[in-house]
Amino acid sequence: MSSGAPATDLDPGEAARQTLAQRRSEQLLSAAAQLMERDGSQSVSMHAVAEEAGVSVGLIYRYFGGKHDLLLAVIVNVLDAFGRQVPAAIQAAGADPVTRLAAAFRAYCEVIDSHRHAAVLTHRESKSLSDEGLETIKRLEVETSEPLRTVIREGIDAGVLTPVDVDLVAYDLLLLAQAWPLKHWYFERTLGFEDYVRRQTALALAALLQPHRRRSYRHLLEAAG
Amino acid sequence: MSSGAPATDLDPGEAARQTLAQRRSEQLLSAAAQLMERDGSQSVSMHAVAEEAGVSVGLIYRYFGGKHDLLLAVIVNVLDAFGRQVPAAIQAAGADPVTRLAAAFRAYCEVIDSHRHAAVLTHRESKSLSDEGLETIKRLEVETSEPLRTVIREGIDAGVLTPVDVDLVAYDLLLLAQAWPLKHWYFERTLGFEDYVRRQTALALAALLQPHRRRSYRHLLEAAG
DNA sequence: CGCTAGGATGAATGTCTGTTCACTAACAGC
DNA sequence: GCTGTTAGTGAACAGACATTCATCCTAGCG
Repeated sequence: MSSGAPATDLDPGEAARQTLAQRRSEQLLSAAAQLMERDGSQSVSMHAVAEEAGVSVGLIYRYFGGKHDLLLAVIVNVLDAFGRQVPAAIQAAGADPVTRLAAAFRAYCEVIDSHRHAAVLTHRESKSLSDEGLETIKRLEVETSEPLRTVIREGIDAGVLTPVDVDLVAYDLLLLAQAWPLKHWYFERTLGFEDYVRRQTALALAALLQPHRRRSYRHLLEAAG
Repeated sequence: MSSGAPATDLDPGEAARQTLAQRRSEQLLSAAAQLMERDGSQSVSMHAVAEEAGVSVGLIYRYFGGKHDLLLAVIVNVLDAFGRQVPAAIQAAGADPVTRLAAAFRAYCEVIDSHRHAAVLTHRESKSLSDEGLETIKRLEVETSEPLRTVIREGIDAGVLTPVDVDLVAYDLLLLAQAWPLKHWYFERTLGFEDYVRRQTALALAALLQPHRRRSYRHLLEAAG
């Protein structure tokens, strides 16, 4: 988010102030996120955030306009992580469309796992957000789901995947990724992150792969632990 | 929920009181649900519920212990609907395991569609519920997902479905059903209830059906509108 | 008609929470 | 050291909210 290289060097004072501001922002964002994860997003009060971050209430208002701004920033933070990590993972996966798809799904799951409070994403309540904030989130979510849609489209064009409804499949995959932190609602049995990703990938590919290409991806389809 | 036939006839006064209590409960529950659907579950205040129901605030406390009790009752109400409607739909679908599975999924979607409000609430409010309330919900949810698991198991035993992880597949299907009210976050394009159910069913069956049985269920697999 | 029990009311109460602001602390440049 | 600017504090305020309770109906009964 460093807003481009400045034409002239910043004087040290200005630089110091900027890094301080950034440190504070991150500190507050992280405190809010931690609180959301621990006690549920309901009970994130400004006092609680301040205490968690070890600062005073008033300070939050120096860095964020208010509670809405703070919550919006937390969400945008997560969505930014998608925008950075998912394309990188796809790139690193090579040229094969199916491998790229699997890598993309895994990347989504990983981001969500490292931001478990992303349960908020499912819980976007229009009431607690401003209209612009809502629009921002909506736009960012569509943006961050674009890589997934592209990869699926690639697979269909290459004749490896059956010609499914791209939007719907992308929607479903995102849903399964976001549902990883909720699993303990239905499973008593322990299901680790690795198993979860592998099995969901196998299920998804079973639905998407052209029948005559299934043999080539047997290693992805056989996920039974 | 009529608690069994009484050994002796109730005197009219007692009966009238009971129906009044029941009417009031339903009236308040319905008011709360309607409010949640209209303005989001955030803004369900006791005053708002009272106004919506056309009664005074104090009256709510005659029928429910407090706000938590009321919300819990709303959730339990929805879960009860699952417990009633899903098994009925499966029963009505006949003997074929795949048809039964499709009917079960559709029934889940239908219940969620007619109770859009509380679907999300369940997981969202989890931190603000009492421990017993949480346990109740958790138990009810596992219970209401049991028919789905049974149907999937039937299909596997009959050799029509591939031997997948039953719990995981049931989890995924429930998720897709619950995600129906959230769809407009990702789709600009309008996707009606019928199309949603048909396409999701087709995707799921593509993942689950044994390859050599796919021909028999072509009508369910071809869902392109 | 009067009496009573339980249904129903809604102003009052206390708590919680977002926000403000008068104030202090640290620190830069002179 | 003085001074002005910025970071930081936290008590105080205001609004919203769940909950209570003294009070008012009203239906049933003798």
